[in-house]
Amino acid sequence: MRSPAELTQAFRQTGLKVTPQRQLLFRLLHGNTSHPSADVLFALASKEMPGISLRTVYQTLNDLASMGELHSIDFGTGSARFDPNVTDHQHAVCNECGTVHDVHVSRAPKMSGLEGFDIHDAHIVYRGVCADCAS
Amino acid sequence: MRSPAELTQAFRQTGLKVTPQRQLLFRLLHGNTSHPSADVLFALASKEMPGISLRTVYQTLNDLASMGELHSIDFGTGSARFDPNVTDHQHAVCNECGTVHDVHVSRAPKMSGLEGFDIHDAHIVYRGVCADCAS
DNA sequence: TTGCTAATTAGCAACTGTTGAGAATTAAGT
DNA sequence: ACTTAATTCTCAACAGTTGCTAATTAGCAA
Repeated sequence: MRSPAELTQAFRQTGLKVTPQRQLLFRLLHGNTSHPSADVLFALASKEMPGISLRTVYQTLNDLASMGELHSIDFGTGSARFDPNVTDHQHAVCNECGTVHDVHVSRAPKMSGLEGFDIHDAHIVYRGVCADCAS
Repeated sequence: MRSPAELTQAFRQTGLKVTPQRQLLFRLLHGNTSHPSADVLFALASKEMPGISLRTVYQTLNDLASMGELHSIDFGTGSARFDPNVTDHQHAVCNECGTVHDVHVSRAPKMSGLEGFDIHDAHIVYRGVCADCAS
């Protein structure tokens, strides 16, 4: 995801308006590596802007996602997680605390057993126990 | 997932009863590589046993999953998909038709960038366009 | 600065997938 | 056949998300 300033330009160029609610979400998301859910972002946003609507949070997240500034990822936790890091990376999910960590692989593994499948994207999810939870 | 006959034994040994509803689901799932949702299984089951409850389908799927006979996988399609193949394999999801194909990788890729994470499981999802949809 | 207009917001209802609860039924061992 | 605990079905409830709409507001132009 680009910086709040850059997003402001991009939104206006697309004919979208830059409201205080959106600016707040830009700030909350930029550089955020916690893979927050809409609910978590709504809680964070509410602290700074009481009265902001959950609907508005969803709307802005969807706008950002359809602009490619954000990835919406489903880890099977019941709610979508949003990732402002759209560069190539993978995820490690802790079975204990649920934290989602960013990780990398040297190169995407080749798959076999399916002819003629045109791969656009490969996503790896590691599950296990993170260092903090190992006890 | 084991065969219906083997599951019948396993269920009784665990103190679970083997009802006609469950037997039907055992049959529908055994060897099924279509990664069906609960809804799809409910529709299939309803053809052979009109009046069967969606709740019963969910219950049996959950029973099988907690016995490790079935994997519940979330591909972000809105509903959980169930996979009776619990051997090591990966998935390729077609962006066009939504079909989930089973694929294999030579070996699990090593991850970097996170110290002390104890990996229990690595799951790869390939997304792209399958042969049937390439046109 | 003011006015215009389309975009946005907030609030709430609605929707989907899934689970909880409880009365009636039934599998499976005695 | 009898007993009992497991299961089924029905229906309500729940979580996450989206649709709808009146009221508000950003952004532009004069």
